[in-house]
Amino acid sequence: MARRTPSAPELHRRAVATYVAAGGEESVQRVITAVQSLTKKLDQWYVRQLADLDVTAGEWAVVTSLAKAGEPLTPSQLADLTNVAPSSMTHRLDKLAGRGLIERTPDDTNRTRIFVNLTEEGWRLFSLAIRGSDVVESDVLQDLSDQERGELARLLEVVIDRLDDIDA
Amino acid sequence: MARRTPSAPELHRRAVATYVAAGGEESVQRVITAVQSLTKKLDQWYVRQLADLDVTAGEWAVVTSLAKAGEPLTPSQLADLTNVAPSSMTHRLDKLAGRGLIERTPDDTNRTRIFVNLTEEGWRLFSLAIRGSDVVESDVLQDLSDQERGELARLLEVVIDRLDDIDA
DNA sequence: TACGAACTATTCGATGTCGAAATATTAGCA
DNA sequence: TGCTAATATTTCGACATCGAATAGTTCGTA
Repeated sequence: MARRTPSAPELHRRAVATYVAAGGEESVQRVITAVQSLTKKLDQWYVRQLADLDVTAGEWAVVTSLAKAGEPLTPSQLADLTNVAPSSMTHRLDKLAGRGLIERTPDDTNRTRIFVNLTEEGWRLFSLAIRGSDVVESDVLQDLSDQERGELARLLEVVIDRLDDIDA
Repeated sequence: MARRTPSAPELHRRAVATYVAAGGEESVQRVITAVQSLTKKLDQWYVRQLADLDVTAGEWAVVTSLAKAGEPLTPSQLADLTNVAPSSMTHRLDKLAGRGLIERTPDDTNRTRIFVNLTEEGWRLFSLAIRGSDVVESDVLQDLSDQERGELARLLEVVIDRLDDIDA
């Protein structure tokens, strides 16, 4: 047998120590590393849960992007939002359209463009999955009081406010 | 031209509103959504920066896992740590070994197992990339005081402490 | 109007990833 | 010891993704 896989907190401590030893700043690495390991766990759960609905993470990303936008999006915009090449999006949309979750409608004012929409069935899938994932997410935050959750959200939102300025 | 891509903060607000409308809890969604959009941006930057070093995100995940472990790992362990199928790891390791970044050594006490190690060259790549990414990460947190960074890290670590208990 | 640059979606070949099966070894136990 | 179940890695065929090239459209401007 292999050594037991270390716990998440233990992995976190080691990761921070390693990054600091390699020249990273501790106050930075504690935050960044924590965010990453949290996302990793969340992704694992999403993949599992979505598999029950026969949806891949990539397909789910398209569905949520459309739901959040609240308006039709083009394949290029969807590719940007989901961090994927435009050519990959073509195939993904083919598959999703085949399952009746989205529909493509040409833009009459610009014939190079195509609008992608969630269908009724797509919206149904969205609400279903959201209600499921909110359960897991609530579990993750159960050790934080309401006030702490608010503080955590506030601090993260300060960080997000700066995001666009950086890669410009 | 398409409508301008909304800013990160704007996307965040819309996302939270959409999830809450679909049945999610607001205090949960504010945190989870923020974590996700932060990770997404970070990933974009990592991919770009690693491309300069001719390394993919998947290959980088292997290098960091080995660096953080501080000891040899098996292909299966690496597959677990990087959220990838064991069969995919075989090919990744082939490529990394071909570039001299890792080496495989058989385990004499258990001949079904193989140990994977970072080479000198692998460690060199690791330190190089870390110093580069710490710059971006510091920029991301520049609007937080030292005290706020500590508080943010603390709250995230409370969350992480619970992670292992949940999917059991 | 006419032309070239910029944009949009798609196709195409190469590569990465997946799940299942194959191979080899170890562990548990009668 | 001998047999079965479990573990670890790799191979294999199917599918997803990528970057480059293609085809069609719009925009700016001469």
